[in-house]
Order: sequence, then structure tokens, then C-alpha cells
Amino acid sequence: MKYQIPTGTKDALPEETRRWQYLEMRIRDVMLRYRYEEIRTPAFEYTELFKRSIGEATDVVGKEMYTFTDKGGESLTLRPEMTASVMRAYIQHNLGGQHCVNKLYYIGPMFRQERPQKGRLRQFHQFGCESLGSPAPEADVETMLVALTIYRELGIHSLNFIINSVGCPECRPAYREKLTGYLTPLGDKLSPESRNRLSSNPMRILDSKNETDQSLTQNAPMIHDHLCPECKSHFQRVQSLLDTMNIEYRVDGRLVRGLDYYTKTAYEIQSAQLGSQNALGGGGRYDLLCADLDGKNTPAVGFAAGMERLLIVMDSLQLSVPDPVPPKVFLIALGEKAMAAMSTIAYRLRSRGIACDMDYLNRSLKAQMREANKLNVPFAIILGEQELEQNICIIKNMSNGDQSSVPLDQIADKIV
RNA sequence: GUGGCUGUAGCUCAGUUGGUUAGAGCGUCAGGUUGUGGCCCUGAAGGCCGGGGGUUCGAGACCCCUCAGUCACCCCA
Repeated sequence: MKYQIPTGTKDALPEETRRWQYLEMRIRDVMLRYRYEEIRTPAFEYTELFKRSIGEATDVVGKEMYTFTDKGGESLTLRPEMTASVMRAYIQHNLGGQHCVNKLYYIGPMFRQERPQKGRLRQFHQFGCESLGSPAPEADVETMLVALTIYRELGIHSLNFIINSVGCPECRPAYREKLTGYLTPLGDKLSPESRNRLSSNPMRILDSKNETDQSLTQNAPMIHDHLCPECKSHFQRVQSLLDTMNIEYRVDGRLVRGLDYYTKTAYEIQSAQLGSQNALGGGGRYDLLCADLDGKNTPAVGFAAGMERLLIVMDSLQLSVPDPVPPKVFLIALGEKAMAAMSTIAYRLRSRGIACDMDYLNRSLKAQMREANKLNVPFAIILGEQELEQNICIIKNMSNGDQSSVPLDQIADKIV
């Protein structure tokens, strides 16, 4: 086998694309109902956009981006996520000037050069939405509902929905100091990874998978006890909205975000079916990003969710995708003359909106009948030399085996 | 990027302590008397045993390297 696709990529063959199309259809349906409209941006952007928005210190930017220089000497990067692109487009086209609230969704490929594993590819696909312009907790909750509704309508019910607040520049620095103060004396006992995080991003130590780290942070100060009044009331209102709607959730102070532009609400939807990469989707508020990218101060909230992971979960729950509707009719021609006539008939039927297919190998009647059977078509049309001479053909009802002769120019009327 | 496990037909897998021409099921294709599907029966095609090197009289089996997959870490959706 000489040519293979690159590590961490996948071909989607027809059996697969059927599932993808179904998924996309359900996603678009929910998005539209919540009145989010689709945005499509380029697969690559200037590298600077991601450096600026995601942050140079992060792993995503530091070691996972597909970055290249084009012939004009510009540094470009395949998008590793979508929020930066959406925000860039929002600012570039001054969408905020046209509507005070913009609700956008996307479905598309993202690129990250990581070691692949279950539910993590180098080219992977995400869907998500961004609500730009509203600071209200209702907007946060709406994005949550979009995600939860999509999963629910796909038939996935056993998910863990976790929320937290990561504060804002008003309250986070003080909390971070408090946390660092608590953790520093424990420094030696922490895992090496966490020891590094102590200076770079102490909050991430809270969501370490290391068991020792976990128990060491058992009594660590949690941010939701240290929120400023503004963040605190926002978080409470989010919770009370969810309570009113009877949405199940769990507040978990260990849920944090790596990026600086996140503020207030953070949430994640997890599945037990996924192994280590257990996050199906995650989102939160990022009120600072727009200004970071030199736009106007614009509150924003949104989520991103992995499609491959969603397909894995659907698989393990044995949620099947509806079978595709089979073509209406399979055309069986016997002999070269009939085959030539049949391809014209196929053209006419298709032009009249009738889905059909035929055999192109001039095979035996038996072989063609088997094909018709496999395709699960309701009708087969048989055209041999004898029928051709009389300008008729045989229409066969595949479910009961009934056959009748029909003039060639009346086929379409007979199989509706 | 680091570590563990795996790599035999299109797919799922057998291949005994290294020993003749590498197997099964499913799928594909063709037949089972003149031009009729599903079930059944018969047959065929299809493998440089992931790739390279080594040990050996002899390697699909053992060793090394490499590539790919997979799981975990890191990180994330």
C-alpha cells in the first residue's frame, strides 16, 4: 500500500457520509429553531489571529498548529478552532453595527497536530454557536440549550452537564493568588506537570487527572466562593434559569479554562462513552476577546462540540441513522441495444424527478435482479430485445412479484 | 511530544514449541439448463502475513528499526 492518508485524518466513505449528513441535518434544524444562522470562514487565517486570541503560551498555539508560509511570505495557519475566526469576521464586517445581537453557528473541519487517539484526530470536525452582543445570563443559557437540545434530539440522554464560573479580571487575580498561596507549600507533592502549572496557570491544577493532585486540591479554595458581586449574581442567575427549566447540571469548581479571554460562565458536556477524551462539547463566556482583537467591547458566549466524538457516542448507544430512501426503480436491460435504449430511459426518468439506476455491465437477468433486490427498490423495469421491438417494457413490483407490460413512454406514470 | 499494546484477503478473525503450495466466516463475482430477486447449494477471484534489516537449513511466528493503528499521559471538542 503506497499512498495512505496522513496520520490523524480520515476518509468518509458513503456509509459514513450518510451518518454525517444526518448529523448535520439535525444540528442545522436545532440551530435554526434557536435562530442561529450559519457562518462559514476560511479554513486558514493569518497566524497572528490565533496567537493573539488563543494565546502564545497555550499548547494549541505553541505546538499544535499547522502553520505555513505562503508564497507571499505571509504566515498562515489552518484553524485549530472556530471562535477566533468568528470573532475576526464579526469585527471585520462590523456585524455589531448591523444588529446588536448576532447569533451565528458553524459546522466544519479544524486542524491540530496532536498525537491521535480515540475521539481526537488531526483534522477533526466541530459544530458550535456564538452569541455575540448580549451580556445576559439568558444568552449563556441559550447556548447551553442549543447544545443540550441537539444531543437530546439525537437520542442521547445520559450526559453529564457541568458548569462553573471562572470569574473576570475583577475577581480572578485575587482568587488566583489565594489558590497559589494554598498550592505552593504543596509544590513537591504535586505531579511534575502541575508543578509547572503553578506559575503558568495554577487554576489548571484543579482539573489535573493525577490522583495525588486531585486529593491535594480537595480543600483548595474554589473560585465560585471568591467571585465578585457581578460575577456571582451572573452565575446565580444562570443556575436559577437552569433550575426553572429543570435542566440537570452539576457545579464543579474544577472546571476551568486555559485561555485568558474566558470570563464568567464555563461549561462542559461529558460522556462516559468516550474514555479519556470525555468532553463532547464545551463552552463559555468570553467577554474580553473582542476587545483583545481590537474590536469594540462586546460580550459574547458560545460553545464548540466535536462531531467525531458525537458519532462515537451515538455508536456506542447504538443510535442508528435512518436508512437512506432507495431509488424508485432499477432498470434492467438485456443486450446492448436494450442497454442503449435504457440509458435514455434513465435520463428521462431522472429528468422527471424519479431516482433510478441501471446496470452498466450487460450482465445476466439474474445478476441484475439480484442487484435490484439489494438496492431495495420498489420497482424493476425489464427491457429485452422482444420488448424493445414492441416499444414496451415490463414493470415488476418487487414486493409482490407482479409484472405488467407498459409502453415505453408511459413508464413514469406507472411507477409513481 | 512521552509511554504501553496491536498490525495475516474488502471486513471480522484462525494460523499449534519456527517446518511443505497461508485458512475460515461475511462480502464480491459467476453458475444451479432457454429472459426473473430474496432463502439454499456449488464454484471462483482476492494476501510481497504493514515496510526494511537480522537470527536460522528454514520466519506469518523470534530480534532490531521504521510506518500505521490503538490506549493512556500532555492538551483539548
